[in-house]
Order: sequence, then structure tokens, then C-alpha cells
Amino acid sequence: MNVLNHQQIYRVVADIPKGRVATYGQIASRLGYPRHARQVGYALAALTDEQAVPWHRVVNARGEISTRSQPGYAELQKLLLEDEGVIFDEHDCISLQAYQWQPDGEQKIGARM
DNA sequence: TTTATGGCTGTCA
DNA sequence: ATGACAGCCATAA
Repeated sequence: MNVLNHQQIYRVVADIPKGRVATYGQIASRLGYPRHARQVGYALAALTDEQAVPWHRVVNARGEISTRSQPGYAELQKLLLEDEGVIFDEHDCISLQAYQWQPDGEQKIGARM
């Protein structure tokens, strides 16, 4: 009975195009909660791997893999993103300016190769 | 009911 | 520019 339904978050996350990423704050902001960035992360952490939610497309504002509690998942997300076509740099961070999803419609910036 | 933590973000030094 | 700290808010005990 929270104001922020996980289903809503899942819908936005699932709405992220392949090869594109989004920040927690961006998703929260899209739902109308610019301060619920963490709650978005919690919603993703609360879901299970059985969910059809591409949680691996969600990264922090730094464009890096968010520090989760479970071990090994960071590598998993990195591998999944690489499979999506996202390239990581030597510091395991991606170009948000190139891969960040624009829900406004124009979700193309020039992240091609 | 309150206290503590947590897949974050933003500001201050 | 990086490094550290506090704030926001929901879930768990």
C-alpha cells in the first residue's frame, strides 16, 4: 500500500529499450518521485530473477553498476549489459550520455558502436 | 510505535 | 577534479 507500486517501477524498467540504460533517479522521477531513487533500487532488489524485468539495465547516476548486497551480481549485470551492446570502460562505467534512456521519446543520441 | 539499514543522489570540503 | 557526509523514503525488526 505504498505510494510507489513496484509494478509501476517494473513497467518503466521493462520499458527501457535494449542497449539502453536508466538511472534510479530517472525512473523515480518518471513515476513522479524524484527523491525515490533508492526505493526504485529496492523494488528491483525485492524482485526475483523470475521476474521479466531487465533490472540489469538500471544503473546509478554515475553510470556504473550499483553496489548491491549480493555478491557476483555486479559481474552478472555487466555481462548482461555487454550482451545488450553496452560497452564498459576500464573503470567499469558506461557513458550515460550515450546509453541513458530518454523516456521523452528521442532515445537516440549517438551511442552507435 | 521507533530504530536501523539500504542496488541512491546531491552538496560541501 | 575526487572524497566524504547527510538527506530522502520505504521496508524490516
